[in-house]
Amino acid sequence: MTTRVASWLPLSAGERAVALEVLVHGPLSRTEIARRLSLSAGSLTRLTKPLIESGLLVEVPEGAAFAEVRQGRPSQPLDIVAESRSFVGFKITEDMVYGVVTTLRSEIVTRYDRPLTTHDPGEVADQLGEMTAELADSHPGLAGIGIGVGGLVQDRAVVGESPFLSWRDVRLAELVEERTGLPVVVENDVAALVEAETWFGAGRGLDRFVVLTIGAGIGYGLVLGGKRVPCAEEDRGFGRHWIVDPNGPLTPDGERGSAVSLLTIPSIRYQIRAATGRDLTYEEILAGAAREEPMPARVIDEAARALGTLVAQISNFAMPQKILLAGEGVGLMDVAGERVRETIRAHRHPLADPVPLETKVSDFHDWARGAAVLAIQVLVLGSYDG
Amino acid sequence: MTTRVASWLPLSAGERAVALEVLVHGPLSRTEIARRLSLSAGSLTRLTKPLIESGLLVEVPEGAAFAEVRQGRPSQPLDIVAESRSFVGFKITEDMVYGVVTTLRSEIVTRYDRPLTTHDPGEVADQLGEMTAELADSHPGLAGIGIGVGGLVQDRAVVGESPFLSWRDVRLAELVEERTGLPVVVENDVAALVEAETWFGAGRGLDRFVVLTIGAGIGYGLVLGGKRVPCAEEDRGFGRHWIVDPNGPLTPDGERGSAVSLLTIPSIRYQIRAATGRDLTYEEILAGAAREEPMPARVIDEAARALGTLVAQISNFAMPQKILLAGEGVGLMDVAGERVRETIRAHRHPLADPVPLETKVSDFHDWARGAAVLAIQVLVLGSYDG
DNA sequence: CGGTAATTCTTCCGCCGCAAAAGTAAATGG
DNA sequence: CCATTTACTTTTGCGGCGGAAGAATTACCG
Repeated sequence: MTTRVASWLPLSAGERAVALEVLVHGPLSRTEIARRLSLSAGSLTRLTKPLIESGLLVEVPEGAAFAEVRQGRPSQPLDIVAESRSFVGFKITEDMVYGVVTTLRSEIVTRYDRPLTTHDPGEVADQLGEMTAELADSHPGLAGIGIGVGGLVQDRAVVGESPFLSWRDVRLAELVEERTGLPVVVENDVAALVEAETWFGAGRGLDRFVVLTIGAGIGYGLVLGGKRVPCAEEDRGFGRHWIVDPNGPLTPDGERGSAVSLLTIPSIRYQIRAATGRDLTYEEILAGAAREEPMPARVIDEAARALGTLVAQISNFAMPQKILLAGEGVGLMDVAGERVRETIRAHRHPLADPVPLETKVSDFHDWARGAAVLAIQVLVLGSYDG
Repeated sequence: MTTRVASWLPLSAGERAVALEVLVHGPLSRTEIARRLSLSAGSLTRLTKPLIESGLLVEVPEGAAFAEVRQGRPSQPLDIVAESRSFVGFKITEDMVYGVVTTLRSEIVTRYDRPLTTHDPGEVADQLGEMTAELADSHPGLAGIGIGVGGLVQDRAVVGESPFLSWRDVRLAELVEERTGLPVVVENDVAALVEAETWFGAGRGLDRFVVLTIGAGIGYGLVLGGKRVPCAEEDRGFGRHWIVDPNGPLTPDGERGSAVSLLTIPSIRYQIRAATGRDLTYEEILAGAAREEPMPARVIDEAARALGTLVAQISNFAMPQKILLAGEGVGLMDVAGERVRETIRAHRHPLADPVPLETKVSDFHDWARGAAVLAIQVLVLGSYDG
């Protein structure tokens, strides 16, 4: 089982830069890479040769999109052999383990979920080991495992504190490495999603980028210079103290009028339940708001205003080039997107350039995919923070 | 007069890095510089030799602070000859020009102010030229001029729009260069102050840093990776749309309850005047609040809450390592600092690490000094954004 | 259909700049 | 007086880069 795969570490710095550029930005010709990395054409021949020989890159037949009508020798796009390596990503929730296998490009190849019946660290690691073994049968080239957990994670290896698993200082990476023989990275789930979007998603190539997730809780990730800014309160409850409206609703979770009170799915359901006595799902509430039923419409409208205010504040103070709204709670945007945008405008300078806002409803496999990206990063960079 | 001074441009990249490190971080031994720049000891000998020969660096007699009792050959600190070049900084207000001469380290050597009796661009440039000529008499080694103006500045040369001077598209840098023969940089005054603090002040060596100024208006500067993030609404009125309290006071300037309404000196004076009919100075209002007179106390308390809220939001979303409060309106912190800090705590996660908050009352010469730093940057980096 | 221009990629050479190693210098301590 | 420690200098060798020249492949044009 100990098929420890060679990482990209033997590559020189220049080679890694080339490989990374191609990995993240798709098929590129040598000239294009030279331009992006500010290298000479000659250097590119030198750098790509060993990469092609080692099988990491291939010359792809000039795709139709590339074949613009222009004279001169046609360019020869290079691409990563995305299938040459596979990665496993797990997202652990209270009662389920969601697993995916991805390519080097983080495209999901396979999904595989299993209920979690125990919270004992050893038994959870056993289950992850079993799931990995089964996935390894059909995907021989497994190169690493990434695990996303809600809660505080230290050194990409130790779960410092996870309320819903009741864990403290569990050396999860070690436990799973012992059982699989593969390199394992553990990270907070929001951090993993942010990294994935930075490398392969909405934040690709951006210098300043923000991810805001809405779901059971609020998540926030700030990426500067292509790197995620770590922060102390990370997933011990973001947004509980982001007071958006001091007169806002009082909910079991979060301070009065906080982002958590106004926006998270449990809080919105709580507000409806408290007001009407009926226990509706989030989707039902959104549908009700769309039909302009009074209570759902009011709660959703308030949530939309809160979201708009938050986005505006983030834009004003962090000045990102793009904001990604993700999570299970962004269905809000479909129903009340106009109200959100209107609130943003009210809180922004009229001359300020509008911040591109992207919405992406994520399911649990997206979170698992985020975890897989961490494993990709470790392989590619040699270590997580490069 | 055309004593155009050689810039650092002939220096190699490595030499510039060394010079910059010494310039910004004070006397450093070769070993220390090697450590900071991740270079070998050998490289440092090579790089420093021409810098010392050209007179830019000197070996300083080992200061007392350096002479820790430790064995081995004593280190030989290197320092910039700060006096080898002088720089002029101007801050233009509606009715005054504030001027300073600084060293390479941006220490103010001389102050020289003159009333501004005209807003005609040519005559203003004449006056700046005259002031420069007079300063040049006593400071022979002038290497550049920086000018700070409230309003929109383009390409560090053209005042695109300045309401209080009634200027549009004035090529100020060109006008002053013609009259002085010195390289001239024009920038928005807040941007200049931010750069100065980033290089030589509170933000020295930090990766993420925020400057918030309170005065006649609100200013905001975000520094990431040592570089200021430019933004579109820059000084066409920051903070007018940062709604802190939707039920806040209505003032002539800024949206209801905006940072401008709650915090700027004119708005605070307006609130007191509107409520009591008395036209008090900002200092008198602060003194009144300190003596717990009802109206000043209420207005200042509200301002302190607003400031605390803003600082907390900035900390939450931009995650700076330090926030500098500057401008003429930060006297607020002396009177109501505790209320500000209390509000920050209320809007921050209890586990979040507290953001170092620094307060610096700036007078107009500090703004002029900021402008001089721009001239230093141009000389040192060859261009402004290096 | 052949010549020319344009464009990409390759080959080769020279050089810059770095690290490593070895040598020198200046202090402390026994 | 000599070993030890630390700082700096000199020398050497090499990796990696840019630049020039050339090969390959296409479009354009008469």
